[in-house]
Amino acid sequence: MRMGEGVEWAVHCCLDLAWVGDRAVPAARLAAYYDLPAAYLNKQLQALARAGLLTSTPGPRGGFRLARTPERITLMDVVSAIEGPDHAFRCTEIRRRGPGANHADHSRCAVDQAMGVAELAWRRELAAQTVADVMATVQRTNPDVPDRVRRWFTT
Amino acid sequence: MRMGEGVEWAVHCCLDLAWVGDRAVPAARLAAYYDLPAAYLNKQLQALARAGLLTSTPGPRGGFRLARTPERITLMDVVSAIEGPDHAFRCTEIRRRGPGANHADHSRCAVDQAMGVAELAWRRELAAQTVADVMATVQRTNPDVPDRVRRWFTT
DNA sequence: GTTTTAGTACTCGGATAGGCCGTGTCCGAGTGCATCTGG
DNA sequence: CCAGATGCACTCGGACACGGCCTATCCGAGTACTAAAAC
Repeated sequence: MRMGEGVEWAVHCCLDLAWVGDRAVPAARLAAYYDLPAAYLNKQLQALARAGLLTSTPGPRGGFRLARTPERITLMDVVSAIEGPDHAFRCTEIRRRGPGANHADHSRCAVDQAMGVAELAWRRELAAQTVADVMATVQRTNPDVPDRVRRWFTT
Repeated sequence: MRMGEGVEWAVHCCLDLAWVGDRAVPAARLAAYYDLPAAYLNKQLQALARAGLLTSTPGPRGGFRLARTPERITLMDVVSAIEGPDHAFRCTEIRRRGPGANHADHSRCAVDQAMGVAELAWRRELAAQTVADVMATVQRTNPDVPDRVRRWFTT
């Protein structure tokens, strides 16, 4: 049960893009800010763009920017865009295999159901928190961060 | 974000061991019931034994049995035993790297905090469901399963 | 001075290798049972 | 017939390969800007 680190990168980049505003920021610049491999970060941002969270513009003065306001981007959107839409627990229906299989039974696997309940709670909590919420948390503990970020990216 | 399939195997095996009762069941027999690789399933059951969920007895008439009653084994216990105690989202503190790093800031990463809230909800739901609960669900939809399992494993 | 045009530098985007963890397999240590042997 | 010893079959337990996905990288297509040149 391990989440790719691209999720962390993506959320931080969304925060920065929100603070910068409507100005496009290249992937290379975001990578430089966090000292990350530029090409790979670009890959993650592409995933966000495919999911409709970011808009990408090529050429000089191009880059990425938020496709919607931070209030309308949830952490669930980001996680789903990077990690894919699949559930963490994938029921392979082992109860249908081997001598104990009951092919007449078409009910849902109880184990899958129980795991699904837990995973649904996880997704619900992710969907309840928006990028704007995280921005507010950062600004509450570090009020100078937004301006620092904006200045660094706009120079 | 992908959970190892060993978790599914482990939960199903816990159900079967609970239905069988206090009789020890070898890993090979459990593997045969679901048509799974025996040695690998043994590995997973070893993990459950290390976590204190099962007791293992070697030699003839040996095997695995539940170390506690099904009411006192939660799905969180099983998942934690198989997948390990680590959190799915591991904050690597990229905000401390690169030119934007603020080394004077010792506050907690807001992204990690937000992800932690969601993951905590997931763990809470897993801890709220016991093996006995899943057993009850199965018996509700398929009342004949417990006896079928008991008979197959005790013959 | 204005317009056209060619060049150039910069950006994303997808196609291409490397490394680590989950998956699968194997053999050895230990235990309990059954059998055999001696009294 | 009974007690002890012996061999054996069975089980877990940890050590050893294989493959797929995450990580990382490179190069090409497309675009906007710049600058020069022609009118």
